[in-house]
Formats: sequence, C-alpha cells, structure tokens
Amino acid sequence: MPELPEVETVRIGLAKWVTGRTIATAEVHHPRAIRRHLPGDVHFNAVLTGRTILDVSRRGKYLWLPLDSGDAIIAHLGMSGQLLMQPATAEDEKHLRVRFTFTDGGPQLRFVDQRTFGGLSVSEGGAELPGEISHIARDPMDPLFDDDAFSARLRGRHTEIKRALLDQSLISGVGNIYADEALWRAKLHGTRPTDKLTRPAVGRVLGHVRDVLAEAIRAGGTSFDELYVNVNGESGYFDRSLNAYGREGEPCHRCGAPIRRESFMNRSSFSCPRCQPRPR
DNA sequence: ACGAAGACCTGGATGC
DNA sequence: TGCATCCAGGTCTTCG
Repeated sequence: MPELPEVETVRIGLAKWVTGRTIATAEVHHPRAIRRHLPGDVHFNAVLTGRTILDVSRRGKYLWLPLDSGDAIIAHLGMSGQLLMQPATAEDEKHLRVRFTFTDGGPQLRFVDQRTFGGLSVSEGGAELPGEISHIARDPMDPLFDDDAFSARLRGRHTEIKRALLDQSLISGVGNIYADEALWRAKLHGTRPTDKLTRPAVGRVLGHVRDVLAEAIRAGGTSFDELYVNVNGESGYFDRSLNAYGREGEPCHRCGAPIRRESFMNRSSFSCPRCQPRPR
C-alpha cells in the first residue's frame, strides 16, 4: 500500500520523467478517477492541454504537479494507484484510468488504478500548495515539521496513539504498515492513550517513525531508471525488513513471542504481545 | 471542536 | 467447479 516512502519513490521517478514537458492531451478513461475534479473530464483535458509541468511536489501521501498556468495537478494513489511512464506503443493496462500525452511525443504518463480509491484533479491556482490538501499536516521528513507543536497537539488529544499516527491532519505520510512498525520499535501498544504519553515518549515514537520511513525510502528507491516511475505501489524491498506488519504468529525479532493480530478500524494491527503490552 | 463509524472499490484467497 | 464471503485500507463524509 502506498504510504510516504512509496509515494516519495514515485515523486522522484516522476520528477525525472515529466518535469519541463508540455501536456498535449489528458484523456480520462474512467470518470471515478477524476471524481474530485468537479468540472468533469472535458474541462480536465481543456485546462491541462498546452500546460507545462514545472515540478513534482509531495505532502504526506499526496502529490501535486505545479504547472506554468499557476494551477496544479493533484494525485493520490489511494490503495492501488500507479503512475507509470509508458511508450505510446505500449498496450493499455487493464485498469488504465487517465492517460497524458506530451507535445514532444515521448513517453506517456498513465494513471492505472485497480480499486479506484485514488484519483487526479486540477487545483486552480494551487501550484504553491493546493487548497484541497492544505489540511494535510507536514510529514515528519519535512524540514519544517515542528516536533514540539506535534507533541503538544498529540498529548492534547484524547485518542489512541495509533489512531493519532494515522491522522493525516496531525502527522502525514504514515499508514497502517509504518504505524505498526514504528510502534513495534517504540515498544508501545497502539491503543496507548495519547494524553498519557510523556513528551520524551512522543519524541521516541517520532524518532522511530522517521527511522522506519527513511529506511523504507532507501529500500524503495531502487531501479526506477527504466520507463517506470515505481514498480507496483508496494513497499519495494522493505517488506523483508518488517518486524510486525503481516507477521501474525511469527516470532518477534526482539523477544521471540508470536506476533499478535488485532482488529482495528476494520483492518488489522500487528504487535508483539510481550514487548507491546496492552494498556490497562 | 473532536472522535468514531460508515462508505467507497476490486480481485485474490478462502470456505462450502 | 462454482458460487458466496472475506479481506486489504486511505480518505472523505456523516453522525454524535
């Protein structure tokens, strides 16, 4: 599932392939892919035709592509979205949703998304930071992320630590996988109340979040010099390094106890029953 | 204002 | 074999 490291890998690859190129057409193959673009597919194509892409930026799991018009293309991969560079001759993918062609006739940019949780839209005047994603907090790799403010906001909330880590308005980029990994490293159970955490404890969690994201970026940042922005929207090579996520019943890499799985928000949480005891 | 739950999706895995 | 059900989970919307 694309979380910050996967999206950052896509951003780097995309920047290399589309920066400075001018869009010739923006074909929408599935309306749901641009459901956030309220004016619809005809407008989507019209407003993008002839525009030059200046850069590829990211906040949390969102990407945006500033254009020479001052507008920006917003992209979210959802659960299964991919942004692929493909030669014009390549056959359409089964789940091709949007295709961009360029005036230079070079490789196309294709948005492919099986489950259509992801999508694209155009933000008017959003080149600096689209208003549509201004509610998304800075991510912990952002130099302007404010550790003290985060700690204060977190400890001021009456919620559980894992819920807080997944709250993109508090800290962005973290999803279910990296939340579980950071909590395993911090030896904290996900249901620990945030208002009972000390400031140093929050600092430790944040440090582990940063470590796990940085390691995953390194693991995912391989081999995208082909006509490919990112392999498959999954964790790259990082799945080999997981300590908790998806390891139900397997021995904890720290203490050997079998990793437990618990139901959480219609999904799963993985943790070590010995290293991460449930709060009472 | 905040927190929690429901809705949105498809295809692979599993159960009968 | 075929059909039904479960499961993956990020984000927006709705409700309390």
